[in-house]
Amino acid sequence: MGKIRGLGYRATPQRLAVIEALASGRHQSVDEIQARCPGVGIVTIYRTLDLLCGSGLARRLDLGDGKPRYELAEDHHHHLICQSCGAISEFEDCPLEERLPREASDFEVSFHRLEVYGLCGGCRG
Amino acid sequence: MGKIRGLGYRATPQRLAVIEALASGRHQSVDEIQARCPGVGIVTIYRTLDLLCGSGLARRLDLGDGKPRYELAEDHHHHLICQSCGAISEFEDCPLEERLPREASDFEVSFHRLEVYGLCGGCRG
DNA sequence: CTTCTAATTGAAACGGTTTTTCAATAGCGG
DNA sequence: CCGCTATTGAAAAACCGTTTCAATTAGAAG
Repeated sequence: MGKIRGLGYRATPQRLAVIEALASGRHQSVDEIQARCPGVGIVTIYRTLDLLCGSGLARRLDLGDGKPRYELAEDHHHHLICQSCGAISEFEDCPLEERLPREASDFEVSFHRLEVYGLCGGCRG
Repeated sequence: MGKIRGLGYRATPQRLAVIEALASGRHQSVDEIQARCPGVGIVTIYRTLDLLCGSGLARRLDLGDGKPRYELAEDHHHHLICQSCGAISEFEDCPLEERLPREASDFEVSFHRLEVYGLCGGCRG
């Protein structure tokens, strides 16, 4: 991965492990990321996540359960969270791509988050 | 306030204090709420906030700084967060009121959150 | 390939926040 | 008013993330 190098940081195995962990799943908690990075200290995981989020390579999510979650900032999408089972899914069609700038006058919009809560198909029965 | 009673909970002075604190400001942190509830133990504040959020009377916000914030769930609005100074403002015109249900098929939408990040007027200069 | 140096790692200690426990208190139905 | 049960709050515990600092290592330079 040259992404890290390109930003002026060293490409250590620990950092690559965290990036691979993020690439192998979606909206993962710190626990989940750590489980996919055996041998990497938790301190390094926190630091790497901060680094990635700070440089825009990753994104931090707050989906309402208090647990921060992380994902690579590859595409723009939003989350559907089931209030019953906690399942998280995603949808790509952002309903306000071109709609937002007009709403927010006197504010220079950089990005937005949208999370939709409700009941997933399985829990509706 | 009969709202609490109506839900089957006792209307204690502590709970009323927390509700009044929430009513006197917007998107407040636990610290701010506690400051407005002198004499109320922090444990009770946490428990009351959980109670209010669980019963739908209040809402918990995660605005990206890790600090949870709370507000009464009276009206539907969204937040503008300045990435430079951290100021939080609000806007009422929800750009996706009637747009959402169609987007999310096989998912029964209950509510949604939208947070817009960027630069406020003062920080743009 | 070897050397050198500054960036990086990780164990331990720390600090702040939230939860659990449990005895004491108090709301409210009867 | 009484009495039962929900609620409170102090203390302790659990949890989460950060800081510190000595040891290690990536990567540039020779």
